[in-house]
Amino acid sequence: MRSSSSSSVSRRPLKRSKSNQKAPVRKSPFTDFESYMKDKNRKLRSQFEAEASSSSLGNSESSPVVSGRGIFHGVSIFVNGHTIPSGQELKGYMLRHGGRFENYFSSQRVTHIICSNLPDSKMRNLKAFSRGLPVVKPEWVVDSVASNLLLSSAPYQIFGHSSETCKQQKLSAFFGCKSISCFKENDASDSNVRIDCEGSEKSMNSPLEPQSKLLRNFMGSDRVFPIRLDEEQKLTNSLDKVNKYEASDADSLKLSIRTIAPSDDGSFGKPTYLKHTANSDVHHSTLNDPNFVENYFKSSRLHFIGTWRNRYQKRFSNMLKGVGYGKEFVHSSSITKGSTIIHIDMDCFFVSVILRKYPDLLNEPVAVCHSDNSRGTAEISSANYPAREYGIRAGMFVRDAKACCHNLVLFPYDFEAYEEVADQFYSILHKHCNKVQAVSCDEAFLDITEYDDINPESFSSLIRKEIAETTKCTASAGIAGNMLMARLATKSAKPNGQCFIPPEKVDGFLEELPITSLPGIGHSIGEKLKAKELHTCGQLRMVSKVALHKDFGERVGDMLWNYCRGFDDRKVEVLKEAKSIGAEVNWGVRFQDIMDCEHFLIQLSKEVSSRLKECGVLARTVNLKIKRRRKGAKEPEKYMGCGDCDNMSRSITLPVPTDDVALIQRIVKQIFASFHINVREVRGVGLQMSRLERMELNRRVHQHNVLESWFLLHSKIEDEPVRVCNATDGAENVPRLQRSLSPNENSCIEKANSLTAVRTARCSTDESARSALPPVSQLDMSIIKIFQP
DNA sequence: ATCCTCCCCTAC
DNA sequence: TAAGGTAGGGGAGGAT
Ligand SMILES: Nc1ccn([C@H]2C[C@H](O)[C@@H](COP(=O)(O)OP(=O)(O)OP(=O)(O)O)O2)c(=O)n1
Ligand SMILES: [Mg+2]
Ligand SMILES: [Mg+2]
Repeated sequence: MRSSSSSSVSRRPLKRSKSNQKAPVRKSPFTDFESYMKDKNRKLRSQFEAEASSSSLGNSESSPVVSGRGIFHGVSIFVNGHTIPSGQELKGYMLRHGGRFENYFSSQRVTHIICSNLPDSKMRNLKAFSRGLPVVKPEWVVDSVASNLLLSSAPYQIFGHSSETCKQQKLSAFFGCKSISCFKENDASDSNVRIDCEGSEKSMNSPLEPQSKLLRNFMGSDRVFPIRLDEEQKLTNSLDKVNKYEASDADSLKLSIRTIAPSDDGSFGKPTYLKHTANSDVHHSTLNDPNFVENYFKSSRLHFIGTWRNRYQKRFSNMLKGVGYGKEFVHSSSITKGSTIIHIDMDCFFVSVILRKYPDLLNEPVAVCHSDNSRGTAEISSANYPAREYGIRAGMFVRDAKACCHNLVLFPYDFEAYEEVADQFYSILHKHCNKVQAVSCDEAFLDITEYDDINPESFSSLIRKEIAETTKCTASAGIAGNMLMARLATKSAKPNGQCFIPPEKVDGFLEELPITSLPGIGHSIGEKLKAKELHTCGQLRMVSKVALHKDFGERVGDMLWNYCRGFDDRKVEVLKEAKSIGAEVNWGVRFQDIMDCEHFLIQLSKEVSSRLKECGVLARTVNLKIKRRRKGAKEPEKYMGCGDCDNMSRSITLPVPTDDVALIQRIVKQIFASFHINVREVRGVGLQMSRLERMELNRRVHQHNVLESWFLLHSKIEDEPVRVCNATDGAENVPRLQRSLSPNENSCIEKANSLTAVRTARCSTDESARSALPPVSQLDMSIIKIFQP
């Protein structure tokens, strides 16, 4: 029985040593994902390149007879963004006619960049990264194929080697083209665009030019070799500010939403460039924005989804007032035939919301992210199903996503719209069902066990229909006997479908299902199972519960054992009150001096304090977490990211709960000081409050009194207790005096009752960091200072 | 046993 | 440019 505890004892140090040897401190999950993706992209590229080179070999190198060569011999194109015809078609043309097609932009290999017209802002961006290569309209390829001749690219050139005049002329040519083609604004349907563009192509050539200048520039050769910029120019170009997508007109959507894929030669990711970034970091780091926390959160998708539940709780509080879903009463039907649970989830939520405005793109690969630039370290938030066929997933870097699919269409966020749709979504759910458990802004469980007379599938269908009509976004649903199976059913039904798994189908459904598809099984547990040659739920069923307990602990072991059999006894429940409230920022955090840092800590304290107040709760425990650049870690690959860090955290438990900014600030400042770290190394800061207590009406007065008592006490430390706890309505809720360190270590502030500030500290896994912590006695004395105004 | 803290893990 | 947040579950191990 206690074998589990003995095994865990032996595993603990093992875990440490493992993380110590492979990387001194555990890596952030996204760090793993980065390298995973990098590897994947490398493979992808070599595969594509093999394909391209074998084709061109067959057509050219192996048959040196000129006539035998394809017309595109020596030409290697890179397609930037969406084109008509598509990148795939262009690739086909190139390969069939002796040319090459590059999946990645490289000025070494590419001779021509193919793209449709871009708005001026994107044009500048593209120009900066084209390395002087000619940027040519796709019609050049098409027309060359049609005439079976490599036409001069000059008339098709948007720019390249270029002078401003060239670019301007081309741009005006483009606008002329658009007015000629006269398709209705916002109409981005492929057929229309294709027809219009092709039809207008001939007329385009003439307005195109006073061709003399172009011809002078480009007539010499169709094969335009890259012009190498010197390092300084590169730097300048890369620092070029580029307008965001939002700035562009809606009617130039298809053109504006794409920009060039990043170079794969790494020249822009090099620390050389990043090092003298005194002014590159400046704009979006804590260095120059005194209101960084607030601004950052305004734009953070993870902040949006992380804080959504609070907003939901507020907005739907009347629906959630009930003390829960009366689990005391077990409905008769759940006894006879078990529960019926529906899980419902919006399809590629963020993408669906934006595509309401652009229905023509529904079948194209689309993703949502912050604007897209050469570095490509913005993250994909959501990808639609066509995009997923290319392997694109939420959380990927944009550049990796584009490496999977260079025709990927990117849209910016629209948080207000998500909020609106989520409201509509939940209004509908609550209207149809009185047992709704919110999972996230786009996902919920319904318990319809007691709706005996309703067919679950019709019911689900009805709700989905109403959601689709109201929100213009589709949702998928899963129906089953418990939450687990309902959720798995949803996954299998996506997109825009529903799936019912009756009890007798459960075993079959799970037999071949990868264990990692089970909710709650992520990367870490998945890897452990993989190491044991366990991949499917069917295989997992062969493992005894005892063994699972031994390896994963009691609860996780049970979960594995139950889930792989399709067992799940969780109940659909209302959202309960939060147990902790916090805020953290691990992006853009760069401090020059302690003033920067303290200013930031104050901002964060304000944020947390106001969240506590908003929730009407007070907290007793303050925990500060710092990410510190790991020794030897380079500037992170992700722009303004935290990179490879050691975590340090330290918590203090107050004698009384608080939401007071000034108090929180003082505590935070003290804790931070106790870390004794160089503020320039700080890459992330988190502040979370726990041991929450509901704020009652006279609570604040009470709190004040307690603090005053505390101050009094403080002057005569070992004195007899002031029974403050007795005075509190929640005295019995005050947990027992906690001391996580040896008694004498914090005795200096110890009281006879619970009025004790307790401090605990930890620096995860890193030995040197741990030793950097000050002696406990020192910190404890500092706690006293906290209470001195 | 039970509770507590300090994490890690997971999901959106 | 870019915005790597938030909160709950739960394991380990110590205190009571
Ligand atoms: N790593 C992630 C995961 C999700 N989200 C956001 C974007 C998603 O649209 C939304 C909902 O998450 P889902 O897991 O439900 O994903 P989608 O709705 O996008 O796709 P699916 O059709 O699989 O539900 O949360 C995000 O920003 N980053
Ligand atoms: Mg979804
Ligand atoms: Mg979801």
